[in-house]
Amino acid sequence: MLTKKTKYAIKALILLGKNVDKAPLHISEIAAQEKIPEKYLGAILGELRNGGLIYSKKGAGGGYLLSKKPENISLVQILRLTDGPIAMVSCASLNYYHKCDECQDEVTCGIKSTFIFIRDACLQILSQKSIADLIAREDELRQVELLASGL
Amino acid sequence: MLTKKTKYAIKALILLGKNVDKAPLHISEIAAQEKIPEKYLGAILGELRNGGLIYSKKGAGGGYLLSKKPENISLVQILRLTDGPIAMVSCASLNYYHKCDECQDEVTCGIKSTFIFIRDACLQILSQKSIADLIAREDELRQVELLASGL
DNA sequence: TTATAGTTTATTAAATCCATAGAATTTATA
DNA sequence: TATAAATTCTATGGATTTAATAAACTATAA
Repeated sequence: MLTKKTKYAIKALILLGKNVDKAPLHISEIAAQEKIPEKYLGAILGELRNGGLIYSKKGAGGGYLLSKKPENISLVQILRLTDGPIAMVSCASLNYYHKCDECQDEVTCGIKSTFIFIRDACLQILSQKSIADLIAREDELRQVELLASGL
Repeated sequence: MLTKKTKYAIKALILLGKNVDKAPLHISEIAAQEKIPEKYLGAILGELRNGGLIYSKKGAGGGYLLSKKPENISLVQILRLTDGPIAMVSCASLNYYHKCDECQDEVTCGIKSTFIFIRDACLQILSQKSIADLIAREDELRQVELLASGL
């Protein structure tokens, strides 16, 4: 399961994605709109900034902006920053690898090998979906709802 | 990431899968072989038994046996028992569904919709892989190692 | 009927997650 | 250049979950 932190991160990024080419969004606007505790959101946005996904501008009129196009921010990138590894076991992780304590022989471990396969499949799915896709999907669903109510 | 509990469960099931058609495996044998704390393993095997994956026999000469064929025990079944939901957000879960606290409109939520898609993809992968596959993979890797060392 | 082996319940220890507070720093602009 | 607006950093505390242990209890094969 995703942590709340990651959910908050995704929601904030979606809001920022809808705000492209406008003035920076202030942290309090994001917090209010998405009902995220403001201070906590500050910490999360800090991590996203360190990870290069967003850009922050200090001072009066400052706030946050995406530092890439919404279509170039994939779920993998977000999850890796705020949620950690994609793999289900550490020995199968690309970015957070470490050997399992109890492991007797990594080379012949069927579990490791199988979970590397699973990891690759997950990576494929998660790298396909971007912030732009999430925004587009929301728009689609709203259209559907409108059409349905208009019958 | 999988919990240790789930890793232990998978390892125990693999051992039991190699033991089909033999006398029941005693808990202490499983614990020793896989380096799992015996008491903790007892609790885990209890859950697997309640979930219908294994069968336990009391009394002298008792122990644990698989209650299905290794090829009919998939990773999904195991994960659901010891790790909980497969979905990454609760609102996208089939077996552990509950609405997100902060959700304002589930019907038009792009996150929910996208994570249902991701859940289905994960389910597909996890239901393909069985205990029998894990055992077979281990055998394969051992063969490869043997061949390599024989050069 | 007794030793064997699993089951249940409670408790503790450690780790992780969620959130807040307050001081420090940076920057626009008056 | 002073100052108010805004982000950033550090540290801390509570809540929840995970991991593990202990002890008492129950069922059963020999």
